Amino acid sequence: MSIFDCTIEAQSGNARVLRYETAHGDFTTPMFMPVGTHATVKGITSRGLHELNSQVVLANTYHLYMRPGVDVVEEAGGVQKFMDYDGPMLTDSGGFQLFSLDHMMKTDADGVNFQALDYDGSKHRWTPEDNMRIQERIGADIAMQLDQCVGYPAEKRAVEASTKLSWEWAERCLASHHRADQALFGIVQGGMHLDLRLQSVENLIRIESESVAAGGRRFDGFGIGGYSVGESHEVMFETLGTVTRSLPDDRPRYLMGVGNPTTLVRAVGEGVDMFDCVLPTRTGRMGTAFSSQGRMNMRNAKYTHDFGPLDPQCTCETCTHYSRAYIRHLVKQDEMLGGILLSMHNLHFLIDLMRRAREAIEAGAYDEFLADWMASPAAKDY
RNA sequence: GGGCGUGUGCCCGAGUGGUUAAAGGGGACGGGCUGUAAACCCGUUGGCUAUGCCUACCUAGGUUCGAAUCCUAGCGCGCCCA
Repeated sequence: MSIFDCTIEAQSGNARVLRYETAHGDFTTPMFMPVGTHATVKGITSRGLHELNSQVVLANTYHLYMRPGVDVVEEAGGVQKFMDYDGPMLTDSGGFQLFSLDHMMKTDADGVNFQALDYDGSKHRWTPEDNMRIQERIGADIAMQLDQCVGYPAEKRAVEASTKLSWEWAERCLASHHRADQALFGIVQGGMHLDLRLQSVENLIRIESESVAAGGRRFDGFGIGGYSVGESHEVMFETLGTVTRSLPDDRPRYLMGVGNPTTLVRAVGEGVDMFDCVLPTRTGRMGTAFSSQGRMNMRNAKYTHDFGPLDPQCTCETCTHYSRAYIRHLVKQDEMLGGILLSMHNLHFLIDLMRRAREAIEAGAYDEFLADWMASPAAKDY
C-alpha cells in the first residue's frame, strides 16, 4: 500500500469502512479525530491519545503560525515530532478562524488580511498559496485547503459568493501544494442551500479533473465544511446526505467540526467517514460527560454521594477507576484532573462509538446500529 | 472598670437619611459549549395566596413625611488604658 491509498473495506447502506494510508501510518473510518489546536489535545499526553485508540489528531495552522511560529514547528521536525504524536495528523487551514474571528479579518478575492487580536494584534496577509506553504512546513499528514466558512442564518447571495471564493481557493491550493507525503483535502461549502452545495462539489471535481489532465494532483479527500454553525440538526440533515453522496466514494469525506454523538451516528449512515470536534474536550473541561444515558453535568448536586462509575458501560480509565462523587468533587474544586478525566472519557466515548460503528458496518448491520442508537437514552440530548 | 471602634443577606464586603430586597466578590444551585480568542460564559440565590404584599441590614426604643444609614439604651466582637 502506498501513501494515500484508500480502500473501501466494508459497506452497509451508505455507511462504509475505509482504510487510508499516510506517512505516519494508516487509519480506518468512520473515526472521530481529537482536536489539538495548539499542538496539544488539552489535558491529554500523546501516550494518552494512543491509549484512547486515537487515530488522526488535528492541529490548527493559524494558531501554530501565531505561536510558537512555523519556524519552530519546522525546526522540531514537523508537528508530529514537536508534540511527540507519531500517528497521522491533520492541520486545519485556519479557514474556520476566518469565519469565527471575522471581525478582525478582511477577505478579498486574492487572499485574506487579518489582525491577530487574540495574540499580539499583529497584521498578516495570507493567500491560498501562502497557506499551503505554511501547512507544508508544519508538516501534518493531511492539509486542508484554505476556505471560507459562512454562519447561519446568512443571505443566500453572501453564501454564494463565499462558496465560489472557497472553490477558487481550492483550485489555487491544489495547484500550489507540492509536498508528496502530505495529503490535501478540498472543502465543500454552500451553507444550507442544496444547489450551492452541489455546485461546490461539481467545481471541486472539475478543478481536480483539470489538474489531473494537466499532470497535477487530485484531492486526497473532501471536507464538508460550513455545517454546525448555528443551524438545527434537522436543517443540516436536509442537505448533508445528498451532499455527501455526491462526493467521490473512493476517498474520505470529512464532516468538519461536528461532535455530537447522535450527529456522528446519523452522519455515518449518510456516508460520512471522518469527524473532528472540540466538544468532547471542551465540555469535558467544563464538567460535562457524554454517557450511554445521555449527557451528564458532573457539577450537579445529585452526584455528591454517587460512588458509582461515570458510565457503567464504559471501559475507559476514568470509568474503571474513579467515581462520580470524586469527579464531581474535582470539577467543583476546579482541580485540573477533573477536566482531564472527563476529556479522556469523552474522547474515548466518541472514538469507541466510531469503533462500534465500524464493526456494525463490517457486519453489514449499520441500519440496525443506527436504529438502536436512536432508541437509546444516549440519543435524548441530540 | 474606662476609652475608642465595630455589628449588613449562607460567608466576605460596599452603602452613612429617600431611585435599597440592599453594589461587588465568594459559596451554593442550575444552564450553555460543535474545523478551541473557552480550565470559559450565562442565569438564579429572603418569603408569599405573587404586575402586588409581607419580612429584612445585632436587639429594644426614639427622631423624621421617610432610617441599614441619625439619637438613646442593651447585647456581641475588636483594640488600647487601668
